[in-house]
Amino acid sequence: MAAGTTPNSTRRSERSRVAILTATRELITEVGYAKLTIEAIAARAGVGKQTIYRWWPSKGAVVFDSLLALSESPDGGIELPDTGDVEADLKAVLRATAAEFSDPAFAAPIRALNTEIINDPELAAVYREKMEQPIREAKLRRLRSARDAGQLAADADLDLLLDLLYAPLTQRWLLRSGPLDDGFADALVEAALRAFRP
Amino acid sequence: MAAGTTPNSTRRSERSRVAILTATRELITEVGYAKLTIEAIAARAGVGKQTIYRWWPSKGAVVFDSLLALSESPDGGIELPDTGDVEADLKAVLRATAAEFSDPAFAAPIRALNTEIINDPELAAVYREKMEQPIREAKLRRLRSARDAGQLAADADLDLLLDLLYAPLTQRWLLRSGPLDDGFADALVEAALRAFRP
Amino acid sequence: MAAGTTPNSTRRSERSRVAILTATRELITEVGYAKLTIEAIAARAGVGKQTIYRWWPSKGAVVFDSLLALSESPDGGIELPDTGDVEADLKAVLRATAAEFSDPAFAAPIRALNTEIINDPELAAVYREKMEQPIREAKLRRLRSARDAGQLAADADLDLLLDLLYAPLTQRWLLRSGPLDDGFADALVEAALRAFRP
Amino acid sequence: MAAGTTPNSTRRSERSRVAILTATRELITEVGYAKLTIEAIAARAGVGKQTIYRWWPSKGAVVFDSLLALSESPDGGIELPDTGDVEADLKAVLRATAAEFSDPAFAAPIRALNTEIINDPELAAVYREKMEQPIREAKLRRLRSARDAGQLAADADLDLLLDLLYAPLTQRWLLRSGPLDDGFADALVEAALRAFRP
DNA sequence: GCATAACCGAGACGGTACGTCAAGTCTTTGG
DNA sequence: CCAAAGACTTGACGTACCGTCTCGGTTATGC
Repeated sequence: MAAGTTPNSTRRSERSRVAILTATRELITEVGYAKLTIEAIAARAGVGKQTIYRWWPSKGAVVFDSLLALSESPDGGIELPDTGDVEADLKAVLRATAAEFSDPAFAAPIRALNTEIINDPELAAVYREKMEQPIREAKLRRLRSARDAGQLAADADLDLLLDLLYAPLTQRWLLRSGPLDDGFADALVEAALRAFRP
Repeated sequence: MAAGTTPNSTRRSERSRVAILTATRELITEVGYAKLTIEAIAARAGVGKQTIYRWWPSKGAVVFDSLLALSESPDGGIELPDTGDVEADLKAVLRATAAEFSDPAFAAPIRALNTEIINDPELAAVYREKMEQPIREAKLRRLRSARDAGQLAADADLDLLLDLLYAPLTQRWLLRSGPLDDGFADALVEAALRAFRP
Repeated sequence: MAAGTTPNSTRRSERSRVAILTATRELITEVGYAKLTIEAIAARAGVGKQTIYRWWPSKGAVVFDSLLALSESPDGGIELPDTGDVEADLKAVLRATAAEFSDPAFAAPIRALNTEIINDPELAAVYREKMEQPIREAKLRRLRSARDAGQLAADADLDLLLDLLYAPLTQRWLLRSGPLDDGFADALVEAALRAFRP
Repeated sequence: MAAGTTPNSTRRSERSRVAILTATRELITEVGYAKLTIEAIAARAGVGKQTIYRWWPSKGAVVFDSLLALSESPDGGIELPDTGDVEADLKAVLRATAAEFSDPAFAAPIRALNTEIINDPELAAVYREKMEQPIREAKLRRLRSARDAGQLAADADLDLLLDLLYAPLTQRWLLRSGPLDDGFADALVEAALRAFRP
């Protein structure tokens, strides 16, 4: 049933937990991560500050959990499309990712999350386990399916392939070093696949 | 002679400027970017706070300038090794970059810089122009030389190639998602070159 | 048998009541009245906070009861010495009182009690009835005996005499405006008696 | 010019100092000492909390200074009436003191001050020196004049006489143990003088 | 003789105030 | 006549307690 960084207890008020995470998400999009304060979260959530400090060790952890709650799919299973054509499928997925990054509603919180993760190794570990891992697994499954179908070299290092696909996209978005258009997504997929074709 | 983000003036005390940038660099490595304060910089530099506020618009700008001062080579020219063997040369360069990232003395300030840039588009623009551009140009020169030598496809998109080479490395370092060893650097170079071979 | 400010009930846990009053007394001498907290009392007594709030209306009331328990003599009767010589008897009593005030174990809680009473008229009333009255009555009995023996004027206002005897002593102790030695006690008794001699 | 407990400095803002002391006095009479908070003082005075903490070590010290400012007469000289009749003069003075105690506007702050002094020996010392001393000196001058006029015993202990006069009054007021009417004041004066008549 | 209700410990809750820290602005003063 | 020194207002920090409110778990009548 949920649960990211925060411990659990029967005594805990679910109403407060949800109010805090919701308030956090709203405030991030409204005022930005840099100006997000615990006091504002508490006020917006109608909660005492102590209730936040009781269950989360840092502002970053609250932000993290508030985004985690968003990303968790109810069924728990994430799957990439598999039409049989890796290149087409990956292009669709990367274009979608690029589009998401361009949507301020998504972008602001994720930018905040990245800032937090860069400076907090502990949080980074939780992030990888809870948020990155499930998605990465889904991506790897799709690539394995492609390899099995002979669309990729039999000895292809799929982890590396994934990095080649996604890192340039994320980097460009984070540092705003160029446009995130479909052309870039397509070129990325083509180049990455070229490196691992059979 | 100076010049990053900051304006200039004859009235300005060079002694103070240098003291501030030096103090900033020292403090970043000592206490980390998150705990860096203007007051501490002023105190360490033996300078009034106002003197900092007079010349820099934000903490990020000071940090930026303090690192810019470091990266500026006196002669102004940066050049990558060119032995004639792109693969070997790139591997050497990426291994060196990875090693730098592993050195806390370098890592802390650059991490700080990245945090700042992610959340400040204006600063990001200056960063790209003043710090990234010159290095990127040098890298592109090396790749162009390889293309001319027939080691890369004639129509290779060298900008994309650069992204494929460096983004996964930077990403892995920033998010600490894996080890930055020579094996990774080598695999990266091999895969990226494979995608653009003639 | 107990009973100060607090109501009673058969259901009430005697063990808890005693633990709370004991903890309160200990904490007053340890940390002082100003830093005494309900939470600390509850923790020390191994008791839920609610158990305190259920039976006492305020911190002052708990403190009061904890001291009341001390002052209550088992037999219920207090009597001043009566050797036939009022002056000698009063000097002995005032010296003893002064000595008590000099003992930190007594002084701290009584100081606390006075602080509480000064600012809480309701508590002051209970204090007068439960703690001051019995002692004052005993003192008056001794003075009446002296008046009957012709050692005081027949029309002496014994209440006023009592105030003249004790107020300067208490005042000096509370405000630390001078030493509480035997000389002071003696001088006080002599002057007060002089004002009411036959 | 002033100056009680607080240190001094040329840099200090006189405007803030006065605003804080005024706000403190107002708040004591409005909400009482127990509910007086530093935050409320700062807010009312239009001052940062830090400015209070910078110059005063405790809430008690602020309260103290705020009352000290009141009690300081501009000319610096306090004198009791001297009609030649000690008894009449003292009765007038004690009646006036009793009346002051009955006025809530005076009573509340002084009660607060007493609470503070009882529990803070350091503050008590300053209180004695700055506030009590000057008044006590004036009273002693009047008594000395009476002794010189042959209205008091030549060897009368005037300090003790003062205590006998004032302690019962103050005590009765602080503990609310009886009415502060003219009758009480008069009886007090008569009894005290009786003890020290020639 | 068993239910049931009050009391118990524990401790989470919404709050208020604490005392500290730093931000960014304004003022004084010494070199 | 700058610029260091540092006081100022502001606002958030993280902590301590407040007094209220469940939570289960004993008791110990009283039906």
